[in-house]
Amino acid sequence: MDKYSVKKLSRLAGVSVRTLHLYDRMGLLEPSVRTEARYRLYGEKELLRLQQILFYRELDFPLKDILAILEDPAFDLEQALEDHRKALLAKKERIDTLVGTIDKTLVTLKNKSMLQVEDLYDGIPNEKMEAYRAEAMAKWGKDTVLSAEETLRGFSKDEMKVLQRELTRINDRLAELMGTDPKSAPVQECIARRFAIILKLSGGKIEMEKLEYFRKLGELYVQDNRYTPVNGMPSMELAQFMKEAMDHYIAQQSA
Amino acid sequence: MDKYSVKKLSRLAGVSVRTLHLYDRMGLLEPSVRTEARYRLYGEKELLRLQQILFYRELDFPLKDILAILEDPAFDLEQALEDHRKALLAKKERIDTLVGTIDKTLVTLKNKSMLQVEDLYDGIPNEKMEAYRAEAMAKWGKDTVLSAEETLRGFSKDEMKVLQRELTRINDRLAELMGTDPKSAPVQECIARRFAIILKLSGGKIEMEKLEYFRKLGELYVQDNRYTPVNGMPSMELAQFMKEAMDHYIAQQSA
DNA sequence: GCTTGACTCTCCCCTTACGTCATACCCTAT
DNA sequence: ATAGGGTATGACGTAAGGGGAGAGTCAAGC
Repeated sequence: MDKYSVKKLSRLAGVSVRTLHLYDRMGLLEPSVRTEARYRLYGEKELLRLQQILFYRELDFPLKDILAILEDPAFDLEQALEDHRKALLAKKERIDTLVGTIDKTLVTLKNKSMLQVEDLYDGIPNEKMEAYRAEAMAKWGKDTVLSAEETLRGFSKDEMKVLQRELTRINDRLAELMGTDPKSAPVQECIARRFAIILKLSGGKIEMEKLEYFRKLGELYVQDNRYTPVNGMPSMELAQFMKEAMDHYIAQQSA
Repeated sequence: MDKYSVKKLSRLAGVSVRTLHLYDRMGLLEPSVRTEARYRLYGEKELLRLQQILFYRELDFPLKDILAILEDPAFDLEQALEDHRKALLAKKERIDTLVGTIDKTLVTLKNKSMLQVEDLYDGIPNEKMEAYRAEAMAKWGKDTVLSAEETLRGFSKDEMKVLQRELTRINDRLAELMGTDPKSAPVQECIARRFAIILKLSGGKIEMEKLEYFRKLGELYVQDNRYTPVNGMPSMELAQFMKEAMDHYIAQQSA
């Protein structure tokens, strides 16, 4: 009649002593004997039962169910196993979906990865960019520049390209319309769309410092020959035209 | 500026109010405003953030990681997603293993489902069986019978059949060998194999009461014409021959 | 002005299957 | 007798909330 102490049994079965305590307390595996000092002693029968417990535990059965299986001989083990199997398959399917979603997200992330600071100044020579950032910070405050950059960084590369292209198209159109009435409907439409984009770019609310920053950033692009109006009009005149149109737009809106 | 109360936001996003409380307390999603009465009010920005949270939650990210992702813009999201993907695949593989084990168990269970008391007496008329059980209990004690039955029940139907067939084959062989020297090698081999099976049937150690029980159970089978030696030899003579052979075997073993 | 019903707040305990820590006993060998 | 290791018990922590108590708040209808 060899009896196992908690530690011996725990080593034998590869579980912790604390686990045996737990199984005892919940009636899943009670020691065959308690010594005078309340030490737990387990026999062969308990070792066998523990093996069964661990088998079902390996299958991810909750301990409560294991107790029911072992305790109630009338328990429908077959049904339980089939239920469990179904649950596991459902879990597996869910994981498949999750992995699919992650894959899609990863693809999206790789194609249109979030903008880094360098991307914001993409196409502008590095030394010019650094100088401009320093100048902008001195002019409008470090916070303004950082906040504006952060907002811009919130867009994906693709979105950014779309927005920039849209802005370019509007500017082109405005350049075409230059010389006509700045208050006319076509011009005002362009201005409205331009404001909408800028509103988006600046993160919900238009702050004048940020606007200045964006304008200056655009100017840098122009200086770098990244933007040239279709008809080669100098940007100063275009800016003047736009200013008049915008003034009217703002007056109309606040009315 | 529309603000959402906890309930409104919870309905909008399909989470519980309690969850919003939790997310607030752990800094995952804080309301934009608290009223004088400490009511939580959420704005559009919070709604968007909640959407992001739920996206990652759907992917089974722990909330702590979600907090890190949303809070730290330098967080390597791509790496995190790939790690997570790997973890999910590992989980999936584990589930595959589990389902495989369950399938095997189910097959085993269906083919060789555990023996019930009736199965032990399979083929013996019911009334005879009941009478025999009562008699056996009176003769060798209730505990002996129950313990023997329990041991037998530990075998699957298939195992049981195999063991019974093996025993029958051995008995047949012994019947063939009857009249030869009980101490000869062929007979002793049969006896050894017979002991091995009985040892297995009796659960590791041979107790005389149990042996008696098994012998009597076998007799019942014979009486029920379930076992007839190939040459139609009466069982009494066979038993005598076996006894001699066994006596020699035991003497040899203990020497 | 008052009540009523719907909301909301915070605090606390409950869940699973343990792990960890603290404190107090126990046992055996030297 | 004491040192070391073994043991028992209780309390607390985990992740992501669920459930409920007790108290406060808000808007509508009378």
